[in-house]
Amino acid sequence: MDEFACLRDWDLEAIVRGSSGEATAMDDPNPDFSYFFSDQDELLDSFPEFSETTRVLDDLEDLYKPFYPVLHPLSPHTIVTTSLSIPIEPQQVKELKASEDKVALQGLKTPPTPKCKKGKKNQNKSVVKQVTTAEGLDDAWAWRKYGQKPIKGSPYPRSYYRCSSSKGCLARKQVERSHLDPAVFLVTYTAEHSHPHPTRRNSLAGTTRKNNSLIPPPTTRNHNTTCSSRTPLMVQSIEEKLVTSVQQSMDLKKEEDFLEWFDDDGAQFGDAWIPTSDLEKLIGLECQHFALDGGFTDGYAHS
DNA sequence: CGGCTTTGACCCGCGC
DNA sequence: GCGCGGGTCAAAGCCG
Repeated sequence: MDEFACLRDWDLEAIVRGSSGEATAMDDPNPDFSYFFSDQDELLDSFPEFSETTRVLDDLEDLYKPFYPVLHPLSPHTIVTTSLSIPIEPQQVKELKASEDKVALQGLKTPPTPKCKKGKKNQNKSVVKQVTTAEGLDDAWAWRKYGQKPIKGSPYPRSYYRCSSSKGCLARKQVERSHLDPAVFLVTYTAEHSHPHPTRRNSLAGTTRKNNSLIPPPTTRNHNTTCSSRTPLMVQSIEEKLVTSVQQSMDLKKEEDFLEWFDDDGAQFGDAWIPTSDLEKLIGLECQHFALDGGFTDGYAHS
């Protein structure tokens, strides 16, 4: 397989799991990430007009068109799509409307359903999020994969995740790559978390694996690991070097080094160009540690 | 050793 | 009733 194909077939999991475990620009205490919502209610509050919509998934494309994609002001390389909430099953619409208040009330106190094995009926309310970047897939929750299925009509499988932050949490997440635009990922959240949103540092504890990604490879039953590594070794090496340099500069409190690295698009490091979105992720992590150690306090690392 | 991913099997809802 | 498609389970194996 050629390298381009390999890159396109990035292991989606590596992106999201990796990013969910790493600090990103979203660590900014005043994040400006329109696609980032700590919970479903925020989403619904933000787009109340869609919480009542009776459209179905087939209309998803039309629904999204007026909203996507939106360039994120922070990074010219970060394409952000507006989050929407829609009911998933048309036949569930009436059900949903009738039960909406009940669902909202249940929220945190919904007891774990008795072993109701196949839970199609368990899907109360779903929130569909369309993202195009690892940051967009990063929601800071710790997710554990429990299944993956090929989806008819799509070359890409759908991965199923449940929240692993807390035992008994009913939150579910589905991640699939859009067959219309492989650069776009559809993330569907089902049910609500029964516990507080974890801090970034807490979420780090839950993600110990290196190759844990939320992005499934294209559906080929026997296509196992030929191209599962999401990041070429060369780039990983550069990232490591960059982080090392950042750490060294932090040790020396050389703010000018940071300023030199950034421009609006990214930074040249060695032979490689690191886009701003990646810099934010890499350096954001280090700056978080640095801030905790009493380093720079002007917060420019998130600039 | 605990937590994770992988993956075949199973179950359920739905359309015909 | 039957077949299909999607969602979940759970055993096996991997990894830190």
